[in-house]
Amino acid sequence: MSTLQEEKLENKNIKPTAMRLLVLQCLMEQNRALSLNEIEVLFENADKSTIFRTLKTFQENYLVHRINDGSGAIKYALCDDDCICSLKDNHIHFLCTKCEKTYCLKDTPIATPTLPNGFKANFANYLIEGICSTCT
Amino acid sequence: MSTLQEEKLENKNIKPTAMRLLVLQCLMEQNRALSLNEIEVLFENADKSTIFRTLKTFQENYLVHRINDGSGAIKYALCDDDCICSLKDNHIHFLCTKCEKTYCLKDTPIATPTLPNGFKANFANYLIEGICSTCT
DNA sequence: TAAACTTTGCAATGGCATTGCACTCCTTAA
DNA sequence: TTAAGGAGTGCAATGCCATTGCAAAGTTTA
Repeated sequence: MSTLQEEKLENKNIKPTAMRLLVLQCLMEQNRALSLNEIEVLFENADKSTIFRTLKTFQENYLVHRINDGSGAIKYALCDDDCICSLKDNHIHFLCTKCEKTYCLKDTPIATPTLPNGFKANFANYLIEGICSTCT
Repeated sequence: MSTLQEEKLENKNIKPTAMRLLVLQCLMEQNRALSLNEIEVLFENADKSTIFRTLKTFQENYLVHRINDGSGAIKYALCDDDCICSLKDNHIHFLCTKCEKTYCLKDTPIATPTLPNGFKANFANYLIEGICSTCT
């Protein structure tokens, strides 16, 4: 009998350690993008570098993606199950300037524009800043 | 008789000092977004904090905008003459992962998507990574 | 010309990401 | 069952970049 978290890790070929299960659970519960710092304070007694390496492992196995929201700290958010972090998996992120929380807007796909001649896109990062629905 | 650089500074109500004229000229010549470091190495003998404050002054007066291209360093690019850095002035930026240069695609406007209910956009940062026309 | 203000340069400081190293834990093979 | 090897973790740096305090130099103004 395995938990949902264990399944998710095994699906991405990540060995489920205690730390990894906790970090994954944390990301699942929060349902938004979290910085290393935000995760660290949620577990009083875990080491930052361990969490960092946990997230790195997650990222390398397409379990989370990194988001640069201009806040100074990189944020991490869960990928969809079938995500391989390719251009078509990219989606808009929303940073609320009031509560400072960052959300994945997975249902709001990025319209990829026509680029000037000779430019080829491999990755897109579309960030919108504003006020989120709970802060309105 | 004033130079083009002096005019630009005066139009934005920035007092034209020697340093400011040089930094502005540098940005005009390069025609792309430059980091503090990139600017610093172009002037062997200028202090980084002075350039930093120069760029800060430029930004506060809508002469340049800051771009977070995920490279770790903030980049600065010239605004259009009538820019007030509002949502409608935002445009796509392109980071070439080969030459590491960042360009403003001013002719490629950002399509602002419909956001979920209750979300309000104030600012957009749309970054595309890929290969630029000179690196193809 | 002196006072007030602005700009500049130097030398910190601080935040965050990242890494080296040693210790612990877990797995595996004899 | 135990020893060896590898993976994961914690602690303590390190490094990079943005930012600021302070004093000197330059500029403006009364």
